[in-house]
Amino acid sequence: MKEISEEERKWLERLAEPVAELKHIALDIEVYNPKGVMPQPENPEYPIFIISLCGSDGLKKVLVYNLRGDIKEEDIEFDKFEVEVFEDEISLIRRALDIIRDYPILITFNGDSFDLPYILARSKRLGFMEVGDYIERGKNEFRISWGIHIDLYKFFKNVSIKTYAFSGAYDVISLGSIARALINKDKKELPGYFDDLPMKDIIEYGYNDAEITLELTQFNDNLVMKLIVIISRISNMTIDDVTRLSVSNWIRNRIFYLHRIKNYLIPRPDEIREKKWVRHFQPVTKGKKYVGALVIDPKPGIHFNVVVVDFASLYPSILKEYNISYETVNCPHKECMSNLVPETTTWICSRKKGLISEFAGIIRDIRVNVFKRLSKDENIPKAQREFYGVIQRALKVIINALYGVIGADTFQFYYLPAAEAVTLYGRYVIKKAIEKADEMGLEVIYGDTDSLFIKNPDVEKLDNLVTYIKDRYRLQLEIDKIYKYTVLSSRKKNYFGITDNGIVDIKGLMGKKSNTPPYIRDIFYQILDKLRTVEDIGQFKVVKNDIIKIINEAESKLISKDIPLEELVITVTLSKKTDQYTKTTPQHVKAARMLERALGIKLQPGHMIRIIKTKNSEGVAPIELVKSLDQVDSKKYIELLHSTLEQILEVLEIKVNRRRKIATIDENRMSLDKFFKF
DNA sequence: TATAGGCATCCCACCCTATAGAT
DNA sequence: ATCTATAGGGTGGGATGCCT
Repeated sequence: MKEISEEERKWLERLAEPVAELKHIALDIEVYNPKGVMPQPENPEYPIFIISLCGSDGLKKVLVYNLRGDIKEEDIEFDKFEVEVFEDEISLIRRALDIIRDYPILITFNGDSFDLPYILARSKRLGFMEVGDYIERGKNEFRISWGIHIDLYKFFKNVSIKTYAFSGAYDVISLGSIARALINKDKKELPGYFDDLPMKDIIEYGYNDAEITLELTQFNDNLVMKLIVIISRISNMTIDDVTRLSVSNWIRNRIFYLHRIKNYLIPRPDEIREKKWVRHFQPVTKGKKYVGALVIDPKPGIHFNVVVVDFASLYPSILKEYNISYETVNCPHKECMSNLVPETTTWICSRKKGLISEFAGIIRDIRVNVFKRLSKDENIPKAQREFYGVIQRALKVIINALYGVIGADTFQFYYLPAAEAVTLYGRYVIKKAIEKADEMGLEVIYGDTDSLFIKNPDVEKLDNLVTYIKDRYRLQLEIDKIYKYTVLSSRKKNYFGITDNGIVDIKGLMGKKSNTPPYIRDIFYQILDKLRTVEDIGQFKVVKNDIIKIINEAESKLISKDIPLEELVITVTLSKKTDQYTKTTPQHVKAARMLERALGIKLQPGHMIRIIKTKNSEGVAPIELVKSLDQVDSKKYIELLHSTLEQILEVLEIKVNRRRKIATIDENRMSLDKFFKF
């Protein structure tokens, strides 16, 4: 391993310091609201009647205010937890606050927007003013006076945490969905409103929420708590802030710190903006700020024995190797002005190492060379290994975001020429790699950003290419995977392949997308399953017939509507409130508005709308309002089936004739001959 | 109080033109 | 012969979900 500096070593040791077991308690409240009315902290007119508490030390308690006066002995007998009953609301709240005061960390799910503000506001309304000694209103959060309040909702909502720490395992940010994804537990749902339910059920429900909330911090040997502490060490931020702010804030804070230890002045954003500010190329996508990655036109066809090589951490490596940082790109030194980024007038400092560049290098090195290695070292006890794994993941979150934040105009050290320099170097090296491959007689059939698909390569030539790139550009090419065969169409970011170990790898195809109806997705996977077995070109002929049979049956079923409604549902995310769609009204928004009218509710952003294509004037309806299969528009589903399958079948020379019109389905039952040309 | 850009797809919203029917 | 309503084609771009 390369020598590391004293500074790096100190940081490394600090990161690896064991995380203390932090005593914490989860809290969840229930407010006795009438049917259909959401309790609002701004107007706390309804009483708090249940406070559930679950502590890391084993405390399990539900405090209940007997507001209906109907609690009987058997209502409060539970094996799992203890119940305390109170005859007035203030006593209930006071008791809860006294208990949680013994814990330095309070855990909630939505505590910033509901539980804590409601307790605060309700107590004040009741005249229990001492509550102010416990709960304090912050700018965008609610704090506890004696310790730390973590709102897990905000933490799990963080995009970096969601995508990089948990690989996007959950999509909806709710206690139920996250619990199912991460701890494989189902949140209990109440079968009705509080008014109609026995107290015993409500109490159990309340406890369940607090228990799940606590477990979200404890699974995998306190993974979440450790992750929070590690990110706090990387970013030099308090736990309160780490759990509420995004990755750009974590990085910003770390970079502040790097300035301080080097005695550098921290520039204001407008000072960076006064530097030379040139954009050299139009972005490919309209509305973007600068040009991004290069995607190679795929060579359509079936390709056997394809080796995929990619640049290891391309953008972080470029940041490090090419000294890119907000202050080194277009630096003030005259002598650096000849050190140009290819095809631009942007120059890069050759006198001083850039802060961000150095940061990228340190993180990349200690992640790969230290923590990743330690996390796989069999000689280290398992628990310790897993801890190193957590550190490695936290570093990955940071390194993955580093290039992105430089190109984000909300970031304190945003500098467009620096971001553009990264992507331009990326485009440059991948082009050079392809040129070299061509020269060596290696056939590149596709590539995206940092990868090259090389058909049937000679091993020695491949080695030479890797060496060439390493020597010439200081970047590491490595083999990512090998496809027994891969099927490319003319579409970029759309292909599938069967790896050498028999895994079907699907990228970007419609059949895989979450907004494809389950029925069509299933047909799609059935076809891919047939293709999985293919070893050579001759076997395609055999499976082709099976595939045609599958499609034929699927069409028949769609026409005769012999499919459960659930299988035809198209799930789409509502990303804004329904009245905020002003330019167009997409189908799912039409359906969402219908649902809002029918149920008298307001749907919130993030809600998954489940639509069915129907024969009404709108052409769509939410599944909740579709009474019978007769309303289903079979024609639309057949069109959808065809366009989904076309992506894989056109290359296999099974042509789906999409333009064909189907006037009336009954009389015009399509035969295969009409649909496929061989 | 959003880390980046590139790409495929569906379909809405709008413009234009061909056509049938009205004047 | 000219005008008008309407259907259908063409197109640009909004929205979503994906890839790296």
